[in-house]
Amino acid sequence: MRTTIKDIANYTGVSVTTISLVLNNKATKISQQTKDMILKAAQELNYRPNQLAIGLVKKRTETIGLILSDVSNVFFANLAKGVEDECRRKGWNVVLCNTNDKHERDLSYIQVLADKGVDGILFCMSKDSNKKKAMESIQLIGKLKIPFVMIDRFLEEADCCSVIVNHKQGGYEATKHLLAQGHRRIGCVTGPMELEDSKERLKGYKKALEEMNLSYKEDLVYKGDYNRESGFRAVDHLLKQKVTAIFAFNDMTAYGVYNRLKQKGLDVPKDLSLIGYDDIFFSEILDVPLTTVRQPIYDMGKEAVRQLIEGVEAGIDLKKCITFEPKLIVRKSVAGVRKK
Amino acid sequence: MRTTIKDIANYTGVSVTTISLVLNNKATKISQQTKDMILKAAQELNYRPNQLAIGLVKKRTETIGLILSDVSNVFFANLAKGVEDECRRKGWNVVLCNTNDKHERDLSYIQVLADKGVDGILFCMSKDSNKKKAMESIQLIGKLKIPFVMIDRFLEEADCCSVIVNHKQGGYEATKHLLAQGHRRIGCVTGPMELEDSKERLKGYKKALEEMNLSYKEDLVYKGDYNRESGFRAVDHLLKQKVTAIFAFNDMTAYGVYNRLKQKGLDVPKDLSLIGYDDIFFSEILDVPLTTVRQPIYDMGKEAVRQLIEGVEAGIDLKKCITFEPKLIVRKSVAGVRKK
DNA sequence: CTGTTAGCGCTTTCAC
DNA sequence: GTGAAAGCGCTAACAG
Repeated sequence: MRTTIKDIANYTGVSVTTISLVLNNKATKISQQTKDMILKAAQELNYRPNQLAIGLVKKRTETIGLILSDVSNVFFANLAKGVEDECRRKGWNVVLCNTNDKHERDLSYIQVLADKGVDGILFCMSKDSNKKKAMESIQLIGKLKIPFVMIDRFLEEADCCSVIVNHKQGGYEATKHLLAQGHRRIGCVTGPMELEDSKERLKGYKKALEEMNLSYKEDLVYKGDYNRESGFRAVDHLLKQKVTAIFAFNDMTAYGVYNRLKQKGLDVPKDLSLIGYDDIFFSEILDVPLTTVRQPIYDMGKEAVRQLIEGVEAGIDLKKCITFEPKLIVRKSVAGVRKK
Repeated sequence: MRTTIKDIANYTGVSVTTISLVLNNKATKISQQTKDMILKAAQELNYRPNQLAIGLVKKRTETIGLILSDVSNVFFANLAKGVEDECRRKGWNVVLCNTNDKHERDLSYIQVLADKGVDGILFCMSKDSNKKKAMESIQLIGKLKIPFVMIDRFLEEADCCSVIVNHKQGGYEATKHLLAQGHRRIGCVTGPMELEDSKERLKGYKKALEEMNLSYKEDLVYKGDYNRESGFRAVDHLLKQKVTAIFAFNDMTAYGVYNRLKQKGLDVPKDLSLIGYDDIFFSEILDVPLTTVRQPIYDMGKEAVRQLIEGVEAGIDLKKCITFEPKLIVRKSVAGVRKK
């Protein structure tokens, strides 16, 4: 059996209170002698407090839940790393929850985490969440009174703390970069349009076009889902529209585009320019290193944890919205438009 | 406040005992009427048992700890996914622990997980663990009496349940494939040689050479560390040794090799054949899809969870060693040896 | 300075 | 059929 505080009490002949006090540094008026004795005994007996018991009485577990769609997705894996790294620094732990982008799983994990007494939730909403579903999740967390911060995917109406990227700016910069290279027919492969971030990227795309007095054409916009396959599928459609460049709303989609183009014997960037979004690890080491918009997802994970813990410790729910600026990373997948 | 069992007691006028009994399906002799009433009340009051309290009395949390080096590494991300998926299926949770391959973190996480009352640990030892350190970890878990299963990285002496890949076979098949293509000077870039798995892959390499009556040459073996950089560094050395093919002990290293070769203007597989190990997601979508040895890491994660939970439920520590067979995945990075 | 006591939310033994 | 009571390991008022 593990040593308990009682064991120390028996061993030292002092009461559990005194022990608890000493071990928690709340021993303002305990004699140094007793303190030393207790500390020594605790060492000798190899005492470690039972965190379940502590959690039960203190209503604090120093544990957070991380809800995301899929850790095996590099982007989220980096998020998870940032989150866990920061938690470790603070002595906290993280319970990992994959929803596979299913909204009901968002809900059920929120409940389970509440049952386990987590102190907070880092919530990266599932992809299939429309506004109504998203609000449902938010309200559940609210009802459960668990501090939370939304990360990456957010919702205007939620009125909560969120850590996000200025996606409009990202979409804008990507498009502007393409425009600057002379491209005028720029296709895009979006993510799910229910998602705020996908909408924002599209807004940025439109804004860049407007600035150049170019009209926005529905036909150049292929509705994808952030998966590689959707990039793959988008190519045939966009090629028919005679685009000279494609802006994929995430890197994974860009890979799909790239693979399909290659399959069709088309070269990037000679025949077609390609730009991604996210800057996941592999984008750099590809044969044609991908020009992309970097989301500092690892740092965002860290920041989200900081906000969350700060909120928990202060006992208030912050409503800050921390916005990270995306960064255009120019590599080799974009070239000037071909002369006809 | 959350509804407690007491609230239901007040609400229904029945004792907490009865409620607990009913809610846990242990109500063999409670009248159907009372049962229904309690169940209904629980529903109405939105009752959910406090898992901390349950954990405290039952000494069961239905939570496991997953210790690995780095979730942002695709290989481990897949492991984590398999683990979490299987846990979810069983209604369990997983606490994620990244050690960054630091042995002291293995130790500290083991302690922390014990403090939190996890029911078991999935342990993927850190890279810097030599035999002594590894045993230290194992012994700590043992002392804490936590059921555990080692995954991917293992230790002969540990005498515990482990889920691993037959790495000798993997190394053998990779090498044999290269030999079959006519290669005779095959370089390898190993992982850390303290690791059992790296040793095994090398054994497989040797075995394949022996079968062809080829002598094993130290000079063709570059000691890497499973990182991309080590593949990068290995190239210059191995090229001097006039190898015609390189067997990288993991895909990440293979990418490094590939990148460096490209930098030097060498083509894979025309100038040099390359084979990896792991078959992580990206290997397939590279420009030159990587021939590699697949480790079914996702499935291994699932299996490890099954073993672990089985052990926990049965209350015994299984000492089974589940071995998965690796599979050679032939793609485009290996070609016949060039005629001089 | 230190100990007694109650209580966190639940399970479980035993008595009625 | 149901309830009282003890206890899991700990904290925190409150006494003394």
